[in-house]
Amino acid sequence: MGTFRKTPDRGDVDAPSPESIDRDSDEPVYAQLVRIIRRQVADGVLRPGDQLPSEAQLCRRYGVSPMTVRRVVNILSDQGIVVGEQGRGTFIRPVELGDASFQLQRLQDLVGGDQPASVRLLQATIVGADRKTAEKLGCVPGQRLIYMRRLIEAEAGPVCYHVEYLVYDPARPVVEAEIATTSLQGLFGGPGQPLIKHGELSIEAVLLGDDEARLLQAPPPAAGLRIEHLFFAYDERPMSWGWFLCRGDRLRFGSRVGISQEHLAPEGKSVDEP
Amino acid sequence: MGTFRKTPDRGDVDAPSPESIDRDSDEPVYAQLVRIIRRQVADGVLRPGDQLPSEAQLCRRYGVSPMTVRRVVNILSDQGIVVGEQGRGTFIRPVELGDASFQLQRLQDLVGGDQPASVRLLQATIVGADRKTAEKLGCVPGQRLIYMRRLIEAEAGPVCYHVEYLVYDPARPVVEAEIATTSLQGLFGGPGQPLIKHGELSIEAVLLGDDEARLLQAPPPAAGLRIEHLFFAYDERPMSWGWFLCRGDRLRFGSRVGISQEHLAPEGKSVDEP
DNA sequence: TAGTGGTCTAGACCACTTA
DNA sequence: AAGTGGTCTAGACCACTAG
Repeated sequence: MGTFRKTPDRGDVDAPSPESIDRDSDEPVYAQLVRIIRRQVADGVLRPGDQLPSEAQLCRRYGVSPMTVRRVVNILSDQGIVVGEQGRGTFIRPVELGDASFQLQRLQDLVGGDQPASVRLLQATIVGADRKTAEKLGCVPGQRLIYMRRLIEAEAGPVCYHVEYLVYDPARPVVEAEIATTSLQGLFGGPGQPLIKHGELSIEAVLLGDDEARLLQAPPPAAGLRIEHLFFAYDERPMSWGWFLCRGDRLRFGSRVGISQEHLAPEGKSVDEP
Repeated sequence: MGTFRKTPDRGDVDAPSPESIDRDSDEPVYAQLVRIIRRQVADGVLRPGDQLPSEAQLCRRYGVSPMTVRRVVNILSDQGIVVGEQGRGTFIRPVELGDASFQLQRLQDLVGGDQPASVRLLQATIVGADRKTAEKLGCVPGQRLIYMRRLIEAEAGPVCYHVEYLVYDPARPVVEAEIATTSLQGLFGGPGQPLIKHGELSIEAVLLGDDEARLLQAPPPAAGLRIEHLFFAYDERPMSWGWFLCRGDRLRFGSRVGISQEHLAPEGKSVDEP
């Protein structure tokens, strides 16, 4: 590569006098330094392609130990703010569209407006597995399954329709609380199913069927978000298969890339790359 | 809380003799230890609620320094595998539905089958901003904008339809390459727009309009995934607004929660929580 | 050769929890 | 009081990149 601006000249930016570390603060030193550097990026003092001061320089500059600086750089790297290159330096990374990620966690927040969403159990019966379900769950057709249908309702009306097939195993009885779940918290985490080892999920856009549209009170044709989930037990056998159908017009996931001006609250974590 | 199993008794699991650190390996010590513990979780040797050996124990057990163990625990914490509690210990976290996250990055991978996807520029003209667009971009209606429409095609046919409005600023000329972008790489990152400071994105399910359905060769009514993006320049003013419309049946984002058995490749990073 | 990031050590002090 | 995680230090060695 060519030349780098270690100390970029930005006539259009009035660089604030460099913040320093407050040893009396409750905020850990490493977190302060992360915040300071993020702030410099947010203010445009540091821009994509610019080289971060070397670790030794940062040590002298802020009066902290090499390990602490290392930790800070790791965190910034994990956050996608900078990228380190052996023997060359650490550089500010440009913003990329692909950085965006949508957290399923947000579904709880989004659904819950002022009032927390309620979960209504529509059905919970024993059924025999049909062909497709048997395939998903890796069992024989006709296998006894627990079939559940739930409706998640917010203030504005129904938002999500949830269908789930649970493998019925007498040796591993399903606790009643697991079925009668009436809160999103119960569906999403908390002391949920302690027998789940891992799961695979996918998300896609679909047309709502007639029954589904009716339940969600959406006049057809209507689009919905379909979140499918397949959970595995500790013996690596599929244990639960199902999906959420969410009204497209009542559910939206958001994400940010880069650092916006306002976003200056004390932030997360850390970092390392093998 | 009650009692914890520091050394859980699992008659049903044959715990493999504990792996040890290979100092001659190219794999860093901390990465090895992360892998070892992840493996124990994957094998069910460590289960949700179990307490991880204390840091001092891990030091003795694997013959590494406290700082290295700390780094390992931080990484596991960042990955959501464990959660530390001051004064009590570090515990294996149960799998939660909300842990799932969908990376927009995957769009490139998903669209590209064997052949990389191609991007066809349908239109690139100067238009006057309508009311809604002006509102989004924070400019006056009638403001001159660059209006672009692109079609992203995979082997199987068209997948995404992209519409974008770019603020036209003579003082900040848009490079031709930016407009004529004919690759996903160009849209998603690489040496893309170096003038973007940050962006906001959202994803939702919508019904495709007639024109859109025709372009995507989907017989209406058809559902699609709509990914809207709004990018800001370094002066914090909106610079670009647009959205991707993707055929629901040709695009699906995937995610995993927990640790599956096969997933034993050397992994990511690290960690810290303020 | 000099500078850089990447890893690792062997301690230290603190706040917190539990008993 | 003992054990735990959380933070921080002041060095060290290495691999890599550059001039």
